[in-house]
Amino acid sequence: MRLTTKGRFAVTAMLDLAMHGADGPVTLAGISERQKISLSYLEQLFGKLRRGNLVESVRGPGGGYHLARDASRVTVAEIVCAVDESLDSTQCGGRENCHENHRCMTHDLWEELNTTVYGFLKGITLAQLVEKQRTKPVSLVRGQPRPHEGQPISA
Amino acid sequence: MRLTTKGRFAVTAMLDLAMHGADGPVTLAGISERQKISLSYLEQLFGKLRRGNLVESVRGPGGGYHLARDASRVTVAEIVCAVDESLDSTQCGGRENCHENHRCMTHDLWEELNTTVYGFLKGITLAQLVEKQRTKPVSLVRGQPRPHEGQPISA
DNA sequence: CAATAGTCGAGTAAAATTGTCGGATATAAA
DNA sequence: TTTATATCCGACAATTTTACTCGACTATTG
Repeated sequence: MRLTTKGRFAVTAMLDLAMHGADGPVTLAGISERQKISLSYLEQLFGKLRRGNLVESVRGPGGGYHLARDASRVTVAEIVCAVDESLDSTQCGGRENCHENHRCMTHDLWEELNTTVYGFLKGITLAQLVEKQRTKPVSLVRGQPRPHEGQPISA
Repeated sequence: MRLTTKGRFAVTAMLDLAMHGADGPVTLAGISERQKISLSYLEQLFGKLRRGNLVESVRGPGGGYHLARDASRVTVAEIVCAVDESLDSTQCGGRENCHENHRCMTHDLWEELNTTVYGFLKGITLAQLVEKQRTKPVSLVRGQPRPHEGQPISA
């Protein structure tokens, strides 16, 4: 299963974009600062997001990115697929040459897992994440209802 | 998300074990031949499976491995966890220092994904895989009801 | 024209994964 | 007791993937 930090960063960045996109394009420099993701890396990610038709860009001063459609119509699955290319669990990648040229004994299992994971991520939209973020601004789940008090991590 | 060929091989090997375990211990050499997994690699995997209390070993000639309990009480989730150590999706590994020392905006999302994947894999037992294997010996799912005729893919 | 901001491809360093090797231990059978 | 079978174990090597940088370029604004 391919689900790496790249996919996580992409979702985080898209969430930032959705939350700050009210007044004009959002610059990668801004996302970089707020989310602490390197600018160069963001450029790479947004290249893929743009090619995946999830965001649109505006060049030149005052430019930046905005969502290609409403946040309620962008799913997490789309974001992850756009940057990670695939979240396939089978080793053969859909082909069925896993074991001596025919599908291996566990092929179906991994294929069903794919379906499960994809279904889950497809059921969650950016709008839902934004909403969740607005109602519960910061940490809330695991005990500690402390608001902000973050001790800066070393570097 | 960590779900690699190691986990897939482990499930395949366990399935082989379950299917050939009727008459005494099964040797890794046998599994190696049938499933085309290198013996050395199997040794490594079964070390973990044994420490995870999924299999028991019998040393010496005539020895080998057998399941530690009935196949109906061994889940795929257990197997994958035993060899891959974890199939966590969060980058912080449960800790919540993902973003400047507090949980990142998408933390809950990945945690729910974990739950989903784990729940799926936990719902499937070795016995179910064996059964499926016995009723449908070879390929069947995707269209083509052709028995065997596989065009060898390049290499 | 100068500054801003996206675009692109190549390239690199670190980490993870996959897999091997050599030798040790336990046990059964000859 | 010797020999052959098999598991056991740690260290290590090769490969692949991942994460991330860099430099040069294009478009747009003022």
